[in-house]
Amino acid sequence: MMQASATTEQEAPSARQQAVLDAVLGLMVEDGEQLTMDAVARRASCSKETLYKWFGDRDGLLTATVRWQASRVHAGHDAAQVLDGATLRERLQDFAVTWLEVITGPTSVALNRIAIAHAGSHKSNLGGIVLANGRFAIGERVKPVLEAGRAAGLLTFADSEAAFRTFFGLVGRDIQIRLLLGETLDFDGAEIRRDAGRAVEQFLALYGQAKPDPNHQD
Amino acid sequence: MMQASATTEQEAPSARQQAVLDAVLGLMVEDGEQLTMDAVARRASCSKETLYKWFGDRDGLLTATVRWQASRVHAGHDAAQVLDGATLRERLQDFAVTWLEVITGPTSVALNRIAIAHAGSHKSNLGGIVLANGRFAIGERVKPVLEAGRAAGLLTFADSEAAFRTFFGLVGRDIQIRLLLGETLDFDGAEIRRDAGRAVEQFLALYGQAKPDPNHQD
DNA sequence: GGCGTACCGTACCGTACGGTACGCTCTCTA
DNA sequence: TAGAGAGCGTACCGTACGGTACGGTACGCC
Repeated sequence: MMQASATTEQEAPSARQQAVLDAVLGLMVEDGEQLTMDAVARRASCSKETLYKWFGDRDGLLTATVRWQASRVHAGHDAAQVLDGATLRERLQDFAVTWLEVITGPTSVALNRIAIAHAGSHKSNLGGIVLANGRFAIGERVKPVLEAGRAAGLLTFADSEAAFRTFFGLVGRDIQIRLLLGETLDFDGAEIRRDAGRAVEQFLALYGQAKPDPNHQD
Repeated sequence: MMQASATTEQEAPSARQQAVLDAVLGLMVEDGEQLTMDAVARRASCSKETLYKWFGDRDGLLTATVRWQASRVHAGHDAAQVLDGATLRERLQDFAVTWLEVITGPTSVALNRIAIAHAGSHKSNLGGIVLANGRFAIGERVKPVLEAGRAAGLLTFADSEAAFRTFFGLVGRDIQIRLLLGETLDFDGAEIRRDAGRAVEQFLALYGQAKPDPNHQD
């Protein structure tokens, strides 16, 4: 039988399966509604039976889709150990820009909507997957940079998790929730860069050594 | 005929109607799923026919429920014109605590989930209502305080909207998205107060004048 | 060629749920 | 005390959708 290969196992989906998952993403983004098995089969030019053979059930298909999208996001990585102030600022700026680009993208909005709706009360938490590959993944990438900044005497904080969460808040502010709730704010690259720059400066003002900043308990 | 009274009109729902809407909220919170018209009727001990007569259709019922919940949140208001540093800090702390209590509450989580799912692609945007009564309502309440703080020489900023958004980000950070995606973080009052205090101090560090109150650590 | 496998397309089934119809009871008013 | 109306409970209808079955086609292998 050997079904549900892309769900139970972590094996990468085949090229054909990837095409199916891309069809799902396409439907999520542009349609938003009628994300139905029939619609997926039609869009991907495959039979529903194949869908069920490959992904088990609708939930499995959704889960595989979320994983598939997540697997693309992990790109660009880190190798700088020695940090000076300019490099630190630049690294943080990069993270902020990347993050803003992700959360303002239509795919992220659609996927988060699905996952949140799902989280209401269901099996197989898509929410956990989205969280693991979004918020937590970027946290794990930012925190080493923060710690390197601390090691270089550029930043001061006790808890890198807490510092990261502040960074996260300064970058994202109300943007994600507004988008999820249906507001149409459109950002061009320039605005994102400006926003990211503001967040980085604010973060450095709070945690940087340059300023006297005795008040953050956590 | 004269149906859909609680939907098309802004009239407050009758006591019986309020009970129905509370039943909807109850279902949303504890069940999360099977928010079906039958379930509502059963829970509220009313007939489906009455539901349709009062609220038009399922969407109308949801809209009325969101409005009903929103109508309760607006409480406590503002009258202090003359601000000193301690009062400003206290007001901001109050806002932060209130906001954190709201967004961590199960009702808010459930309601936002519904609204976000709805925002995917639908008529009658619940998202807009939630946004108007959540994020924007608190913005309209905080901004005058910020402006009073600026008038009193306690804060420096050009754009009160931008300042508020930073405050919003510092308070909420990643909490709302994590809750919406199904993570179970539980906050007690103490933790919320501590969190709110941290956010306020950070905000004042960013926007406060160089010499704030000497006695800030309460 | 014959056979198995993989897959497409489509018809089909069962059920959940939005929405409607109808009978019954209770209350209010004349 | 009779009639009207509001509203409860329940049976019912139509449809959308998750999931299954099955025939048909292409392709590899013996």
